Amino acid sequence: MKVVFMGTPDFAVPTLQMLIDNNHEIGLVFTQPDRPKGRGNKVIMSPVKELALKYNLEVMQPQRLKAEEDCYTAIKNYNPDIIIVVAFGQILPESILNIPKRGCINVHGSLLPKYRGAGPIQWSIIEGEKVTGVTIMYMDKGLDTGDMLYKKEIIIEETDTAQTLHDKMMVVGAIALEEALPLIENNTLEREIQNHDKSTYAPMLNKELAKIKWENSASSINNLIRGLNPWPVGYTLYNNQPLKIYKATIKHLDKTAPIGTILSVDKEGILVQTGDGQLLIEEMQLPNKKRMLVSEYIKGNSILAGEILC
RNA sequence: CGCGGAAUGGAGCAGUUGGUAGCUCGUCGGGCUCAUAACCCGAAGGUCGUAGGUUCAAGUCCUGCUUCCGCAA
Repeated sequence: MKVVFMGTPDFAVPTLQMLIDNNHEIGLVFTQPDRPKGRGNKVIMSPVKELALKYNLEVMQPQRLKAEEDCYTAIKNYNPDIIIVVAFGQILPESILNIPKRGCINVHGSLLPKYRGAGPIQWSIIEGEKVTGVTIMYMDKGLDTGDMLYKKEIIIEETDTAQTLHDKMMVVGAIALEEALPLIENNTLEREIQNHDKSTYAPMLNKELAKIKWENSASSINNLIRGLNPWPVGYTLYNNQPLKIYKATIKHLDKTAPIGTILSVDKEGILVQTGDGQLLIEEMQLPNKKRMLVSEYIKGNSILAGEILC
């Protein structure tokens, strides 16, 4: 099929690779413009662009797809059968949605209609889901509201973080599309309308979310920590310094103390009282320091039991 | 050139105004013990990130480079 691909981060890479491997004709690749990023503000190209360049695919990087006429023209002239969108990061205007004969297809990181939006993987962990998946769907002018075509479930393990789930999901996403594409081509998939009453929204994460509220239960705090790893990473304040928590374990001991109290510190970790149960912090990071296990950290530093985290 | 921090034995840290490199943990050997992740004794292990400079003398002061980290985007 004649394909236009739109995507930006790592998440989109396996799908683009799959399309290349399956010998689809990829006439155009859209990705976000190169932007200053990270420490030092070095300009960096998107992972999708890197892959596209490797295979000499034509790349377009509009600031705003909506506003740039030549993007519309380029797609129109190429006359694709289908546009495939994976984590592109821009809204497609209706004029473009209407170009391809077989429509615009999106690979989304949740079982729709739940977790529409930019952060489905993280929010499904934060909310304590046991199962999630990928949905392949037609795009319409709403945000992740189009008719669904194909789904594939993924079990969320207790040990999964947003990182590990993301890594599994981007592979499953590519596989799901690989399976669905032939079926789309010969029209054997049925469109399933989303139950809009059951939809939930998973917005982009921000740092305010990352501050741990110790009055919550140990399990919900642990879900937050898992869902915010590797970014923005759940944190608390110890001696007025942000202490990031990368890994913790739920404990249910009988001890009780004021919320946020450090109950004990040893090589197992830092045991903290929450609103319901205790949480054992096992892997952490302080400003200017590397991420490390608590057992490592306390070899050369001290954290005192009895202090309050807030 | 966005702001700032760091680089010291296997790991985490200390090292004051430049003058013989320390601590905790781990490792190895020995001891105590019914036993131990506990305790006691002992040992090994570092050209202090890299290149140069100042000095009688540099982990410590100065400059370049590399790598890592926090914040801001």
